[in-house]
Amino acid sequence: MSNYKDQIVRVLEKATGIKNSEVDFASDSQFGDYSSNICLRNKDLDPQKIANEINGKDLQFSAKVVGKFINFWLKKDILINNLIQIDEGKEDYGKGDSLKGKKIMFEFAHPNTHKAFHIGHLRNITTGETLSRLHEAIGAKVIRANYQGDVGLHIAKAIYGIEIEGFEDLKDIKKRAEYLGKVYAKGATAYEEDEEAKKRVGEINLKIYDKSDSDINKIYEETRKWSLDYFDEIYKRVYTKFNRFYFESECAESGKLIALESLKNGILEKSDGAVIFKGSKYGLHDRVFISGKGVPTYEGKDLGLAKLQFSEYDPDLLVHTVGPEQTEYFKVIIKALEFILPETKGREIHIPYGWVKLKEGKMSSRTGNVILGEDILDQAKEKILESYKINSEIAEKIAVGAVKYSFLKTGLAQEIAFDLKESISLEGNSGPYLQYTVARCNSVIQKTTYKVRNPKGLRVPNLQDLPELTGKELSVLRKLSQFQEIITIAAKSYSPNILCEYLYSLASKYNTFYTKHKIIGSENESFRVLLTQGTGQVLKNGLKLLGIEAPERM
RNA sequence: GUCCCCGUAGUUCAACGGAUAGAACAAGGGUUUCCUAAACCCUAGAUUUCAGUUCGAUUCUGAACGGGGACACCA
Repeated sequence: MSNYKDQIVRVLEKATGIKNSEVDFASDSQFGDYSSNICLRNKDLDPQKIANEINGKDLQFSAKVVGKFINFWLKKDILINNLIQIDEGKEDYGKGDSLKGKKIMFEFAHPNTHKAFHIGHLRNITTGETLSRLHEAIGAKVIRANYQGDVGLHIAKAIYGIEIEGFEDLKDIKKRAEYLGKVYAKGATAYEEDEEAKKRVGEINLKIYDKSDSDINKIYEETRKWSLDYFDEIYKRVYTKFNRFYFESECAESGKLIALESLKNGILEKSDGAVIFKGSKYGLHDRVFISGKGVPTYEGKDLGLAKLQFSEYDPDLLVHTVGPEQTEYFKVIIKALEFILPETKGREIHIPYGWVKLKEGKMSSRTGNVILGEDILDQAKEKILESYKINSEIAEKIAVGAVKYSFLKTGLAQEIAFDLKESISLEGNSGPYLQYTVARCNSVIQKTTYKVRNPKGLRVPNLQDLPELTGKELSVLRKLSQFQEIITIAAKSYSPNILCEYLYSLASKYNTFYTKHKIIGSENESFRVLLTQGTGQVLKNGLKLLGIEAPERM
């Protein structure tokens, strides 16, 4: 693969002696493909002189000065060569190897058993899956991990809810999930409003940890399985396969032991009967690792988790994809881990993503005011089936695409104000728009009249015979040349929205080209078919990285 | 109170300190004997405020205002 940007940086270095100057995609296509502000940064440099020097060489691009900017234009044969590469690379086109040899663990999804899987979880899993795929695309070995909370106070609250509501032995997987959501809300409300309930929940919590009550064990094991089965269905539905499921229950004991060990060697301290880490020594805040009752808290269990993760996989980087409310928490835990498990130092990061809020107000599993992830998918699907004549299988792909894209097109840090009617868009800047464009490309390809193809499976236009390209053809062609670099940028900056924006822009340029130009039967047919093929392929590959399937037809 | 994130058209979102602040939805108008109209074209519309740094600020700094979050035995 060719990285034009790096080439330009090197050429500029040769011309000016300045290393690693800024070169970016031009802000507007009228300014070429790339631009450099090197002469704005260094006033004594003469842009025209640099441009002349560059143009005197035989390179893949030419330089043109506008004001103080030096703009770079990729040459036509380079652009067309790139187009041919797309067709040769097929589904592998776009992949790179800049992270080759790196092992990265992405930890995401982490729903808690006995609680609802709501749209926030859906944003999480969508984000985690995309980040995983993006990093795989640039060569990293990715391990997908899911840390599911199956012990802790929230479980005790749900079990308490079952005690007061009565256990219902349901068979339907969705009914079970709904039931658990209901009893959790009951238990959680009682916990806050009623001292007796609070006491009982505390007892249940201890009993879940020490497994001393066979009745509770039985209910707990059964309902835990209900949740996990239900989650499995959702993972399948959004095309995520985890390499490893971690559970809080398997980290509790080991986490507690590590914490006690750290207490001995002075990293952790005793305070008010609890074992804590003094984050305040490092400008952070203090946190409890083992409670006064001797139960490991979330932080305690995280020690067990880190130990397990590093001993099993030894990742170069471990990315926790978790909501913003835990930003401060992670700062403390990562700091504590530096001392407790020094091998983790510099290898753990937290990537927060904004909450999904309902326009009508805040979501809360405690009050039961949540929108389930599954319901959103179902409703999107229903809407699609009502509006278009397509089968259920295609509608499912479109629904998943619409929902995922609606999360991914927004920057990670942004909160999303979710509105049932508006958020899942099927037109404009949406997943279905991109999917539709792929289907449109497929349709054109299928209707191509010529049968003669070269051994590589396509008819390469003869460059000498190629008529002058129109502005709209060029604009698609030039956009296609950016794909590989966009993937790298999106991956390394943890910004799937950059890829979304790119794909939307590409599709939009293609659609403009499509409506203004005849493809089949035109004098430039072979080029236009190839352009269509390339666009379809890049959109398909890009959607794949977003975790979205592109149906052949729609 | 301390700390963190956020504030851009009516709405939902873009924009490594760089060129004329981009889209989509909603609003108004138009395009189909022609390869998929889930499309395309046109119109109107925005950087919370005040200072500062800079050749240049939506972006950086400070303050104010507004929204969200974290701050000891929840996860």
